[in-house]
Amino acid sequence: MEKEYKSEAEFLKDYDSSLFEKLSITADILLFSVSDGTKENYRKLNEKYFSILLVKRTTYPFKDKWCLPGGFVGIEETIDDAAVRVLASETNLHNIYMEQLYTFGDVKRDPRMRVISTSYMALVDKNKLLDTLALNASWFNVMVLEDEKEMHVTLDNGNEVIKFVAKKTLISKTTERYAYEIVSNDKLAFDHAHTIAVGITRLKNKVNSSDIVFNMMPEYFTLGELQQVYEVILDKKLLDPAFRRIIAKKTEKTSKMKTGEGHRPSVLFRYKK
Amino acid sequence: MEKEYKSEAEFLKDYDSSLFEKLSITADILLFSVSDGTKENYRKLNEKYFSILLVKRTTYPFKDKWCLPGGFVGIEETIDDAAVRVLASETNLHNIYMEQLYTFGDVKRDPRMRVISTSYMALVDKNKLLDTLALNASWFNVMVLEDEKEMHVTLDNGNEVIKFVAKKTLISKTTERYAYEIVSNDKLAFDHAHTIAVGITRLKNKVNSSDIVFNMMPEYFTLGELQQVYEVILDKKLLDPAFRRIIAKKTEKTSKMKTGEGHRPSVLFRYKK
DNA sequence: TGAATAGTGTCTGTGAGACAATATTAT
DNA sequence: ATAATATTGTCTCACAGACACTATTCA
Repeated sequence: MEKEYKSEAEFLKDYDSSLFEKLSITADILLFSVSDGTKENYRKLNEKYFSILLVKRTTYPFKDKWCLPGGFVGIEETIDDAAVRVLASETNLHNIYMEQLYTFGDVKRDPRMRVISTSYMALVDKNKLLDTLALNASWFNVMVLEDEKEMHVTLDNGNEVIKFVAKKTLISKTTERYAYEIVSNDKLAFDHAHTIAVGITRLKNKVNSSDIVFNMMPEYFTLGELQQVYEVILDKKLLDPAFRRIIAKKTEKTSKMKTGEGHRPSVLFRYKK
Repeated sequence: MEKEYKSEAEFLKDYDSSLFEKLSITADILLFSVSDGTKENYRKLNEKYFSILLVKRTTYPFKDKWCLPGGFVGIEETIDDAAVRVLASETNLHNIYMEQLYTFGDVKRDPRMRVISTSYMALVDKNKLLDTLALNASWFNVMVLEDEKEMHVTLDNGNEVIKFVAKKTLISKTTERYAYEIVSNDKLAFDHAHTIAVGITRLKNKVNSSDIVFNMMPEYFTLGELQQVYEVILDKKLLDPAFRRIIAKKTEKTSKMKTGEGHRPSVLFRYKK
């Protein structure tokens, strides 16, 4: 029979917190950015690539596989704080834009024990963190081929190529939401291929409905560069006049120019508001 | 010095899972629906209210306060499964539309011990579950007054009125995202006022960009009824012709009519695709 | 008959897609 | 001069907001 408590203080004093079997939680970070590729010739713009930061595991489980930067959440630490801590330890940067992505709670995610993972999506201007990268961390260019049924992702850091395929299943008729099932993956640890698929989808969806992209831009940029970033994330060409009309509300012209590019110089813009 | 392992199997055998202090996680459900109010006179339509299901706590902590239906996630149970289980135990219904909302991970959410909460947003046609409600559970009509700085929420189940105020702070310039800080609340347990604020915001944002609303509708409905649901969630009047144009793509006319309403009868529609 | 909702027609302004045209630089 | 990007102009089409109008029922 249950004891009757007269007050919350009295109840808490007696409370046995071992009643439920406990588990661990990690904060995992999808750090996205845009990398410069090569210049084909002196006239052309730099090619750009959508890219993500991965870390090579040096210990079991999944030794030598790649995974998202992440770490366990301390018992006296907020999940958000853990995410900030992990990100700072990989990049040596604070004040990076970050938002919670999703919490993955499958039972066998981690072979060691029950671990929940709360993932965060972070965006950064890659030029801000040259030379500050942690050991074992590496930027991978992201290429996505997607149709109604499958999403093919190729990650390439110049040395190593990681490919995985996510099968898409419509979860809900009413909202256009897909569940991703990883059907092929041999180089990514845990369920991180899945996490990456969810993150890429989320980012694509938010690009047009928010100003999120500016987190990946330097303070001054040309509209051409900005357009490249949109194109590389959305994986499609945009029409110049339309892009400029839409983006005009969010940017402001500065008096600076970018010259020396083998073609007409371009006004540098800045994020507005 | 760390021991060298030759294989993953060997590593796992030795792994001491008590290295990190563990914690508990709950799945909490925001179950939204639309309730019929009273008819002013025989000619008028039923008034409708946006509503949410709350449960009165019978034990400490927060005894006699209201909270979201929720429960601890079992060590061998997916978070999603726990959410489905909790929802079924409150409503006796399966196959309710549900999506993960957010994971709240503040350290002092629960005075007993460290508990993470993953919240889910669920939508249901309330008429499907008359008389199947669990004890202590009650539907509250939701009224929201919101401006740039604050969100005032009033919940009313006919007997009891719960009010809270959430102060909004812009988290990120680039995306229009707000953090909510609860500045007044005396009848809701845990951080559930906060969760409700986040859930209402999410629902409002998704109403126009998805077909989510149809999860709250019966199979057959008039366009007037559907419009009422949109209006009550968005908390604003919509223009009939515009609404009908937009909704036309998502609905299909049936041969059934709704009559006996003291005014012109209306064709019953159905969700399409 | 009248109050109420159901349902349609149409004007207008906004804004995106499409394409054409002009401008400017480094080599 | 030329290749490349920068930048602007403008036509069209889709579509949401606004308002007016007609249709139909039950007490």
